Amino acid sequence: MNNTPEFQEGLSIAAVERDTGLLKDTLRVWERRYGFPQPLRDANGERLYPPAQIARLRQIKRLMDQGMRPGKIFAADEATLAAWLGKDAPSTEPPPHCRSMIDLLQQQRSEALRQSLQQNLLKLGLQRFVTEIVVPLNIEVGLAWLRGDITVGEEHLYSELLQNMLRNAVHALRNPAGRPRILLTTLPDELHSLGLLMAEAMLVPEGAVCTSLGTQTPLGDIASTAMSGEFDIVALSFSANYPARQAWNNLAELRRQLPAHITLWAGGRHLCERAPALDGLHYLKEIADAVSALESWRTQHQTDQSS
Amino acid sequence: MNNTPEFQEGLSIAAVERDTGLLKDTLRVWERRYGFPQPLRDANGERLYPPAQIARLRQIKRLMDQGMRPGKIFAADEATLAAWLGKDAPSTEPPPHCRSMIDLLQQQRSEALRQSLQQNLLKLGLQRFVTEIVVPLNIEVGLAWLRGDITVGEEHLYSELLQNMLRNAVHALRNPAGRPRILLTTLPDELHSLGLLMAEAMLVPEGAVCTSLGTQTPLGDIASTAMSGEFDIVALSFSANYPARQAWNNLAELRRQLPAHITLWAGGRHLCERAPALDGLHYLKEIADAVSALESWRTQHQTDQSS
DNA sequence: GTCAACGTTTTGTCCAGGACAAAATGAACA
DNA sequence: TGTTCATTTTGTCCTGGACAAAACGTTGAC
Repeated sequence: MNNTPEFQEGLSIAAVERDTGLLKDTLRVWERRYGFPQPLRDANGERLYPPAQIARLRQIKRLMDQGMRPGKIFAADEATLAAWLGKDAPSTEPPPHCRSMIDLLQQQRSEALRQSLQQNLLKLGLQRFVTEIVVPLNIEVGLAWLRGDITVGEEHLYSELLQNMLRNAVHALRNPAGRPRILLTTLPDELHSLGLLMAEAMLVPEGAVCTSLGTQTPLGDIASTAMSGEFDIVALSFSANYPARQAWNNLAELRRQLPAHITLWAGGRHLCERAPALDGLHYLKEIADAVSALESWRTQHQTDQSS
Repeated sequence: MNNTPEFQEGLSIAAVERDTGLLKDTLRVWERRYGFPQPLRDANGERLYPPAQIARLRQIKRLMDQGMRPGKIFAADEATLAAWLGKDAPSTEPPPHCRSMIDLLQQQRSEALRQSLQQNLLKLGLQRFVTEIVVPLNIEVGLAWLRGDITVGEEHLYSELLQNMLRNAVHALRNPAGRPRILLTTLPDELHSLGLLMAEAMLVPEGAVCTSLGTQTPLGDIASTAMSGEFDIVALSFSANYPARQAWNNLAELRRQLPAHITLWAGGRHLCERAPALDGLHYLKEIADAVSALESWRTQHQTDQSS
């Protein structure tokens, strides 16, 4: 009945469910079948998960979202697991700007961080700001959070700051009568809203008209809004912790519900490998691909461009 | 394993949990103890909740969030229950602007809606726009959603539109070196972000410096951010479906963690009745109270005003 | 070599019914 | 009127079993 039983020993099963996104039932059945996690018990006989096990659970969740199955993960030894985790991370060195900005974030010097970002935005322009600053910074912040180097509060601070900057920049460039008309949103269970704003920031300078529905729009509502709003493109954003399989299923279903003349975009690096191909469905591996996808849409719809 | 088992007969227990916010365990134990809800069973023996029962569960949840206990609710007959529900709703007539704006929303004419809102914003100024337009409109949209008159997609559209407008307006008035410094956020399990923006829109024109952490910040992070960021006030926003008791507990805990010189504000109409009084904790019944609370803070801290 | 069909294994979610501590209530008393 | 204590209410956790959907691996056909 208490909902903040966060003693130093560890977290309750409910807290772990909130933290990792793994259902209580799943946590219990893993313990039974694979012997992990193996939480302590409090005086009352209830599970108490030590921070170390929670950290590992987060890693496991991450691997599973990439399509890996628990059987393999639990069978693997320490080294293999670390290898899998490192496989997609070290592709890029942590850029120089990032380090100093993350320092500012950790010191909670939000005003200084804002100025640093603003300076970069003005220097580089919106699109390069997104690809060269925001994207690597997002990755670093995500890694730092995974390591426990920054708190949830600091991550919120970062997210709000960036959201304000991007919204303002996009708003200034808004042009209500252009083409194509793009509807942006995420599926249910996907809370990450920054991806949407970043996409908007890439597309609006190209003259596209973007309307965002924010996060977690039910499938049926996406389809009906796209049709009644006379949109040309529906763009969905997926963060790295959205289960790939679930994404493909939902995309197929949405593709079925949409008329053929509306194109569907799915943004998310981890969706692209072994993704089922569908007519009128394009996967965007990186945020920059949004621009090239827009260009290719325009060449395919040259007749309508005038309006 | 399928996550959209939404057949016409009814919803699975997992879907009901998502929809109502009542835990699976709670739903099952209510069925055992009180005989309600009494879901159908599918071919597999699993619970299947008909829409009517889900609607009633929503009502029950609403009453419980106001502090009522299940024993009373389940004992009450149809009429008494309806009386309890109607008690707080009809206080205000639906204002004239609202009707036409909701029409625009239902027709998905987002650009027209934006212009209408923008016009009112410029005519009334930010603060009056919030109190006279946004507040009643929010209520109407909420009621329309409860009645099923507007879809989730339309509600998202509305929320995004307003968010953009308010963020831009607030951004334009920003003054990084003022007093007091106010930290805005919501507790975990509270997703409603519009309340925060509305508060910001009321406070920033008065010269306060607002920093928002967005929604769902853990208690400990609120306290540590407030202290390291040298804030004077922590302001929390609660929507009508946040359990009052849980709010009071968390507020007491947070008050304990914060040093005495940081004031704590809690916004939310339903929190004010029978609320436990605490030193340095102020309840704001309406959004407009933020301004008067700010004034009273200033009179109490006249010495510091200069910086 | 690619693809389809099919049996096997894995895996997440649900179920029943018991238990218990925290919260809320009401009674007794100062 | 307010405080203390016993009683009831209520949400959450527990164990261990069950099963369908999904994923996998094999086989065979082209």
